[in-house]
Amino acid sequence: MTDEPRGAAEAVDSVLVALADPTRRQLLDLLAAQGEATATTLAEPLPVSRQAVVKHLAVLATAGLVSGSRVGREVRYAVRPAALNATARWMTALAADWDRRLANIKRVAEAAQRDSR
Amino acid sequence: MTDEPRGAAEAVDSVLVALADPTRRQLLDLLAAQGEATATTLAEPLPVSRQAVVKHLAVLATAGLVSGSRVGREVRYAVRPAALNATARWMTALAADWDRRLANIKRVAEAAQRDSR
DNA sequence: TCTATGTGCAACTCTTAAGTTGCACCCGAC
DNA sequence: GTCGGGTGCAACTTAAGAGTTGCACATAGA
Repeated sequence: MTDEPRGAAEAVDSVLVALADPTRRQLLDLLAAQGEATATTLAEPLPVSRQAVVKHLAVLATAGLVSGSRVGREVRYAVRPAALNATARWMTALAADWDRRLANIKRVAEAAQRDSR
Repeated sequence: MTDEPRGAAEAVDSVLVALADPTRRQLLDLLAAQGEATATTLAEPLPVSRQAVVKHLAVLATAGLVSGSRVGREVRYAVRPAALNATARWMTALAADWDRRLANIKRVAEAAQRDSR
């Protein structure tokens, strides 16, 4: 569950939470480098157990950053750029908004200083 | 401490960790809207104590997302767009890298299919 | 000076994320 | 069939983050 399209806010939230963990970022790096990989394979170079990797992959999948598909007895995971793209856009827009507000505040402050002298 | 310029990796990490918490994002929204505010003021509309807000602001400050300056007996915090901008760029670049890799894999797969028939 | 308000520090609770181990199950290969 | 490697599920431990309360300290203003 928790797989139906959520609101943009929840989507961004889940992506940020997913990316906040260094092990998960490392996992994403490995996946991006290999294209496709199983949880067992991914766990090998990492200092954690396969089960830990499985849990991380579940978090990443909930965030829409990866997806897994069963092939025979193994599950192959791959990276999903869409969610990351969306979050990157959200962050860029937020940064622009801050810049805009700060410029505005600066402008108001200067105007006030002009008036006071 | 922890205020000297760190590596890009740690900077991104701290920003992501900071943004992963919804209360901190709300705090950033409030700060961006008001331009400047104290911890006490920021805590009022929020469902948490002033101390909780202070801790969140400390996390945000470590990430470089806000900065506080003492004015008399109060400490005024303001938003700092630079760290957010840097992280947004990092994320955009990462998304582009994923897209590039996926396109590459797709190309290789198609070439292999052509060869096999 | 006295008071009220904002800040800083410390100790504490509570929840949850991260990781572990153990075992049952499934499926491909021999 | 059976054997081995890959998955999935569950229970458990542990560490850290989020929040709280209480109190001491500092400063603007009456």
